[in-house]
Amino acid sequence: MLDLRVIREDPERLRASQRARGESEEVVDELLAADRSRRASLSEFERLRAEQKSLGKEIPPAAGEEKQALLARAKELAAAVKAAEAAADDAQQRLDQLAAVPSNIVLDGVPVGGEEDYTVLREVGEIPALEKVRDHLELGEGLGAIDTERGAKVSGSRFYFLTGVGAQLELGLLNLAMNTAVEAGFTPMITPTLVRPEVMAGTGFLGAHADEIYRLERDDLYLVGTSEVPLAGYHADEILDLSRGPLRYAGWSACYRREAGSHGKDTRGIIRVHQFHKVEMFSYCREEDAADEHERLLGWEERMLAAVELPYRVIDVAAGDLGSSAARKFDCEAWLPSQSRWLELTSTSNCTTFQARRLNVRERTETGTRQVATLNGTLGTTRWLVAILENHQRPDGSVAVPQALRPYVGGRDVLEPV
RNA sequence: GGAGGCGUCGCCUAGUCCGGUUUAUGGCGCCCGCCUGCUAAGCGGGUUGAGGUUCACCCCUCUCGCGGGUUCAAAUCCCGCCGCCUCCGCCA
Repeated sequence: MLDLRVIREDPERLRASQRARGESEEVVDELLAADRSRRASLSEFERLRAEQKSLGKEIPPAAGEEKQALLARAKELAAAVKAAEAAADDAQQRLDQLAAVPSNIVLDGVPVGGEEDYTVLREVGEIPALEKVRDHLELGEGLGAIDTERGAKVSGSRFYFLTGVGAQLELGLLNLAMNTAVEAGFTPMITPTLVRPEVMAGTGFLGAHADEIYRLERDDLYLVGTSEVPLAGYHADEILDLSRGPLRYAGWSACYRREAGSHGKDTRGIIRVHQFHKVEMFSYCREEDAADEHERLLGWEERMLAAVELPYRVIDVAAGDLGSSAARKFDCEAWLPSQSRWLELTSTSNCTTFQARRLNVRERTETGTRQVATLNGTLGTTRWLVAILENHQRPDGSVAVPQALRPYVGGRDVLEPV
C-alpha cells in the first residue's frame, strides 16, 4: 500500500514508477478521484454527526412538548447520519481497494524494464575450470546426500530427502548463516510457517503471485514461502522504538512454494522444490536509513557466499521484475557449472514503507508516528547446496568442503562417494 | 472439544448491574515548567492512536479487544467473533 498523501502531492512519482514496471498508469487518477470522493463523504458524515451529538445533549433536560419535538428531530437526524456514514464507509472501502492495486514506487536508479534488463554490479571469485562436470544431483546421489526418487515416491515431484552428509551440510549451512547473523547483531528467530490471511496479504504476496502460495482452506491459513512473512507480521500494529538503530531479526524456517507455472523448469535435482529451509534476514528501520541498510544486508549475504567459497555476481534487478512490495532488489547469483549459467542464491529487497503501511508498523518521532521501512535478505537456503556441490566437485566425484562448513560434517575436508 | 473468568488512552486502575452533566476516573512512568547548593522530594501543566479541516492555531469526527444490532443517545443493553487466564477432557 502507498501513502495517499504522497500520491496527492506528487502523483507523477507514482506514474513514473508504474511506467518503469510496465504497469497501469490509469490507477493513479482513479486513486485521486476515489480519495476526493472519500474526503467529501467523510466531511458530510462528520458534519451531521456533530449536529446529532449537540442535539442529543439538549434532550435530557427538556420536558413535555419541547422534548417530543426534539426527539422527533433527533430521529430524523439519526437516519441521515446512518446514511451518510454508510456512504462514507463505501467511499473508504473503494479507496482501500484501489490503494492496494499499485506496486511499491521503485527507487531512483533501478534499471527500467523486465527480467532481462538487470544491471550487473560486480562479479566476485573465480569460475572453476572443470574438465568433467557432474551436476549436483549426480554428485549428491554419489555421496548419498540427496534422494529425489524417494522424495517423489513419498510426496510427489519437487520433493526430496536430504540424507547423511546432505542433511549435515544443510544443517551446517543454516547454522553458519544463523551464527553469521547473530554475530552481526541479529536476533535469531524460529517462526511460525502458517500465517493468517491478513499477514500474508500485508507482505504483498497475495497479489500477482498468489498462485505460488499453499493455502489451508479448512483453517484459513497460508503456508509461508519465506520467514519474511511471519517476521513482517511480528510487529504488526505496533509502534517501534528505532532510536537505537534498526531492529534486525534472523528467521529460520521451512519454506513452501507451489511452483505453479514453472512446469518443466528446473525439474532435475533440488534447484526448484516445493519445500526447503532458509535463514532470512529481516530489518525494520527508518525510511531514510533503508538504502544504507539494504547495502548492509547485501554485505552480509556476500560474506556468507565468501564463507562457502562460491563464485557469484550481484545484479540490480530491473523494475518490471521486482515483487510488488520491493522498491529495489539485489540478487546474488552463484555460478552453476553444470548449466554454465548463474543461479539465484540470495535476494534482498528494500520494501521501504510499503509492507509497514499494510501491516501498520510505525515508529515514534518527535512530532508523532510514521511508517517504518522493512527490508529482507537471504542468508542461506537448501538451494545453496546445489552450488556448493557443483563448484567444489573433484574429478572423482568427491566434493571438497569449504573450510567454514567442515565443523558441521565431522571435520572432514572432502566428502567421498559412498 | 467442554465449563467459567477476563479484555478500558505505555503499565495498573475507576466506571459496566440501573444508557445521557464522562470533554472516560485516579495512580505509576514519561515530557515541559516552577522551586531548590546538586539530586531527591514538593508544586503546576502535558501525556492513546487515526482521520477531516486549516498557512497555522483552533475546531470537528472516529477510537473502551474486533464486527454487527437496539436507541434520539452505547465503555454501559443484545448478538456474533477474536485473544488471554483457570479447570476438565483429548492428543503429539
